[in-house]
Amino acid sequence: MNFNQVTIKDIARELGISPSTVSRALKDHPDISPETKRLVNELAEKLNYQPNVVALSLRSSKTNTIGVIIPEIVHFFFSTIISGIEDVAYSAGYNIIITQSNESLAREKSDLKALFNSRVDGMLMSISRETVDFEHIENILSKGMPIVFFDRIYDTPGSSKVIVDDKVGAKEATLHLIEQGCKRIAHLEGPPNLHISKQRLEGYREALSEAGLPFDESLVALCPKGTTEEGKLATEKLLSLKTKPDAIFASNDPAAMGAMQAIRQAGLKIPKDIAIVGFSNWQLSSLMEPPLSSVDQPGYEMGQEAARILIRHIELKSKKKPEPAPEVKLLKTRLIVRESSVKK
Amino acid sequence: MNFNQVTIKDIARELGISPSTVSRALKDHPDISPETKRLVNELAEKLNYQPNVVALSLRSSKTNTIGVIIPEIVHFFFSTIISGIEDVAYSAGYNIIITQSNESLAREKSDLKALFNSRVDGMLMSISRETVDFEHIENILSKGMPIVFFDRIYDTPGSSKVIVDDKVGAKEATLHLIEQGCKRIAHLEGPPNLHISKQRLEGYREALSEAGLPFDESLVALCPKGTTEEGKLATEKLLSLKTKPDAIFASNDPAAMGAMQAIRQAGLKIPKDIAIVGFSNWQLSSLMEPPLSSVDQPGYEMGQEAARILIRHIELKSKKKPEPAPEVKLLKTRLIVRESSVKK
DNA sequence: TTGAAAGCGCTAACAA
DNA sequence: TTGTTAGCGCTTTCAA
Repeated sequence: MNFNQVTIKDIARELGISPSTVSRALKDHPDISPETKRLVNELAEKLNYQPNVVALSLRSSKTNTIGVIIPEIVHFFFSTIISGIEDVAYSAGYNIIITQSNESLAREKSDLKALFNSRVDGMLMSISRETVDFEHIENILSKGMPIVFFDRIYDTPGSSKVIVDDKVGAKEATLHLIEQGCKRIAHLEGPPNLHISKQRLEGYREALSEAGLPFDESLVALCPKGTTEEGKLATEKLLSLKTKPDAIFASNDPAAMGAMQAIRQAGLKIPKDIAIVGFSNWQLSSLMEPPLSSVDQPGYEMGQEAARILIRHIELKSKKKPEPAPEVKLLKTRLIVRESSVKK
Repeated sequence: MNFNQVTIKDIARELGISPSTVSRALKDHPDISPETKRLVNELAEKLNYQPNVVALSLRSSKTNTIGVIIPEIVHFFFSTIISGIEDVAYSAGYNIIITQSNESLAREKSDLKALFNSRVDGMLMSISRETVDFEHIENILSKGMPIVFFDRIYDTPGSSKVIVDDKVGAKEATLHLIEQGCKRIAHLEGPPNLHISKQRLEGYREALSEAGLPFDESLVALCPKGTTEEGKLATEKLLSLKTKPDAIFASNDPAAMGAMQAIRQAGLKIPKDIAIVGFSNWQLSSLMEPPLSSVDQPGYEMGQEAARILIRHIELKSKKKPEPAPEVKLLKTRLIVRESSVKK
């Protein structure tokens, strides 16, 4: 769009000097006389000169733009990540272009291509649920595009990634319940095709084993879709066991919410009869009744960290430094203890 | 960043023709012979030629990019809006650059400037809470930048805007309660400095008056910050009135959540003793216990509509058509009826 | 200390 | 039907 912005030429013409001199004066080149610098800078100020970044990009082959591919924007965790990315990028002078794949592989492919064609300097990417082959990503990587993966990563040795340590988070949550005196801790397991579900189950097992408690198969209930309804049903089953559980560690907040409903309807009290801890959505868990103890995922940090790593790669690359080694960052979760798991 | 992409020159050299011929052949110019076109297109395909959009932007003074300024990304309503914007922009071949002001005027100003300098073709903007003077916006508008405001608008006659009809939404919610047989409907009023709070109160009054019910000052309780705690406290007061309300219309979901807590703690049943309707966050309200009836804000539609209007403006402008008349779009809310307000 | 010229990749008016 | 040239705005090498 043509907004009739002032150019270097305009300044040069007005001052009766050449564009190259203006260019040099503006960037404080040592060759230029102080007097000329003063004149140029004053006029630039007066005319409100702003360099044309498009021209700069063309010349330098650098757009100062980062492309982001995310499965879904409308999701607390992902929007938190975007916020983290935005903050770091902003401070470093980068724009971010956002695309959402809507969990579709086709859309992810076209986003990837569009961002590549927009000549972004690097990309941050979390893959869609449909993504099972990675040719489209390999293709872009092979052209030298720096990509940092986060959360839903493409697990290839050559690239950097930022993930959350779900196993340790789950372990801490379970240990917290054990510290409260719980002996029969049930686990509502999340969608089994997701890596994170396995990690959370694993953390739960490790905690039990570390505390010398038995692992009881009948206390693990699958919630394949992670919905409230499933959580409720699964909990109803658990409550009908001969020896009821005295605590529940839920793999996700909706399931935890369902569990709460079932517990309430059975006439039991939280946390007196059954303590409960959820996983992942700070916003929701604070609003539950009673407020839900929860393993908080560090979305903001994840966005920040991914952006930092990417920008580091970009800047090294543009300085033609040796290829930086891929970095893998494992972020800690934070256990937020609220009423639902504190036995008095 | 230099990804050694194939250029028109490369194709020209390989084929022993001139770059301009290649350029023309690629865009199916009538002057070029079918044979040349075939050769060019085949080679372009083979070499995977992709036009350099930065060069195109420089030449055409058009970046095919829309800038978005939003107060906060991590907010269900706003992220829904972004999603709507993204979908429309994507279909029309535009990228979106997102910035968040974090409710800070200083940040809003610098975002505005950065986007302008990035030569975006137009902007979509929702102003920050701190924004009370509009010089920075006027400044950009005066340069001819198309801006469409949404939700938190800058109410100037010359520009297009998309807003939600909060008054009608509130009225419908209140009428719904009246239809359920409620006679003493309380209102939890939101932050009084926000335009929307006034609109919602107004809709509530209109509904009462239309139904021939009296407006009772003592049934309106202010929740100045819109928190759960305030909602709880306000409701406790309402429940201590000599004649209790039989329904509550809450100006926002956290307040509604607080009201539910207070009602439950007083040993009353929802909706048997008191029915309740909230405003605005679909995601939260579906998870409440019982699921909360709610006036849903059309965030996705808002994003779509704003993007559509902006793109229309941009395309008219680039065709040097006469300045399009500003459009004002008033979006309808949707009343989602759930258990909390249905009296059997 | 400054200027002329070339070039980043592309398109379009003009020439042939 | 195709090629030459100029130019979008900027930087930088080379020359003065």
